[in-house]
Amino acid sequence: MLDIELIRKKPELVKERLSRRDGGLSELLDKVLELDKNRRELLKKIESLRAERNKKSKEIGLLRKEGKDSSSVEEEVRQLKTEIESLQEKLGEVEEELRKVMLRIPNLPHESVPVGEEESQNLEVRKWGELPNFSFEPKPHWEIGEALGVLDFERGARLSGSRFTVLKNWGARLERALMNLMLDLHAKKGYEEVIPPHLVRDEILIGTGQLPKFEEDLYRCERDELYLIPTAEVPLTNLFRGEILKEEDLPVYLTAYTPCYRREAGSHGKDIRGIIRQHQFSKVELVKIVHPDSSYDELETLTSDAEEVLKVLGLPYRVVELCTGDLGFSAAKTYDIEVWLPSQNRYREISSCSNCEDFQARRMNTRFKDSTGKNRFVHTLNGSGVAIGRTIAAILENYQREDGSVVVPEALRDYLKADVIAP
RNA sequence: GGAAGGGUGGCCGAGUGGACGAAGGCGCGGCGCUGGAAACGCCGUGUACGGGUUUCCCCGUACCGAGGGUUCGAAUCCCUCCCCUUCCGCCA
Repeated sequence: MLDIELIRKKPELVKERLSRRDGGLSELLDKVLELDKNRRELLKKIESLRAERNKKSKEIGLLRKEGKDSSSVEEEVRQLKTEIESLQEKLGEVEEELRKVMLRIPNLPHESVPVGEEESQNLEVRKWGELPNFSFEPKPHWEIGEALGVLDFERGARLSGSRFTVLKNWGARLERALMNLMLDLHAKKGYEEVIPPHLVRDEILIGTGQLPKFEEDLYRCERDELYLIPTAEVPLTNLFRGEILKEEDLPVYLTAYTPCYRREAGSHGKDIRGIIRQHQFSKVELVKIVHPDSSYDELETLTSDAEEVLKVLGLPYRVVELCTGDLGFSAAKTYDIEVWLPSQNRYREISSCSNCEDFQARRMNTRFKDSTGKNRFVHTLNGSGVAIGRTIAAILENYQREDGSVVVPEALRDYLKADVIAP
């Protein structure tokens, strides 16, 4: 959520910044300004009426104590009451409307973010690793995985439909090994390991920004009014919602291995084959809750902590800075890490690292007491460290050999207890 | 799932429907006492919003788990929900 005060004081700046994302947001802003003005006028009226009411109520108490007649004052207060009630009803409507609009306005992009409308305008920041050179035609991971008996698409679909896959044998073990490798790596960097709930209430999703706007992307358990998490960012970031942290508690680094559930509404036909786009996938997530002064430094280290996973696994990747039009709803600035997929002859997203500044903190009401005793909103960051399904795909493809076997990356051998995956 | 009890400031804890933003204690900050400290004494110590003024100063409003209701007036009475504790049931 944006700071209403900023919108009020510098509407043109906010509009300009939002327009870098999407031209259609200016009207929403005007609506906010109008509702806010309306709200404050009503508030002023109500508060002065209430002040009067409070005064007169006290008078009644005094009169009665002295045994005097208070009925005329009572009548006055009764009238004030009905007046207050009708104004309050109006105020309630205005506030509800304002809240609704505010919750649908995305974060302001940081001024450093390159302006652009779509993916192609993202900025390549750096590349790492040598692209593999094959003396044969490299196969896509689904062919390799099926042949090795580690990916079973047919049975996955039988159980749950398309975009559900069964990991078997070395596939299942690969996931477990990767989970351990990643968590161990992050633990060394000071991230605290967490196992959060995978089902959360709607206000938790409002906190991180998935709701109300992206409801159709989520799985919902209607009976219990709970949603399956689309990423561990949701429960991790919300861990301190409503709390006032001590300044010395910051920064907080968290990591969690969880499944992620996404309906993938609107991506029909995209990445139909393989495990690149699944309704359920596993991910190790990194979340930071930090002091506002250091959040951009923290974004750099967060990104490099995620990159570290790919370095250790020897998977070639590049880092791109998302342009304003490609930025997620809550993010002020985002680096995507893209891993090389030989069968597609291109890099594919495997991690997304964002600084949300105080956008989520406002929605969650997570603050800290600074050295002057003032309560301020924290900054929140999140990044995949990294998506496990896509890592499996990348390993299968980058480490494949002509005979259909796959070499296990060195760093993974102790975890997997195998050097090669062969049929 | 059933029954009972409970949720009050940073913490503990009192609170009869009217002077309660809330006793008392602890903690914390300041001052005093002291050579210095402890102990002691005095004073202060929540948040949000709106307004005035931009001096972190004043005024107002709201907040005692959340939301409704009763009342001239609610921390206090009523209803719904959430959470915690205990007992029973079920269960990995």
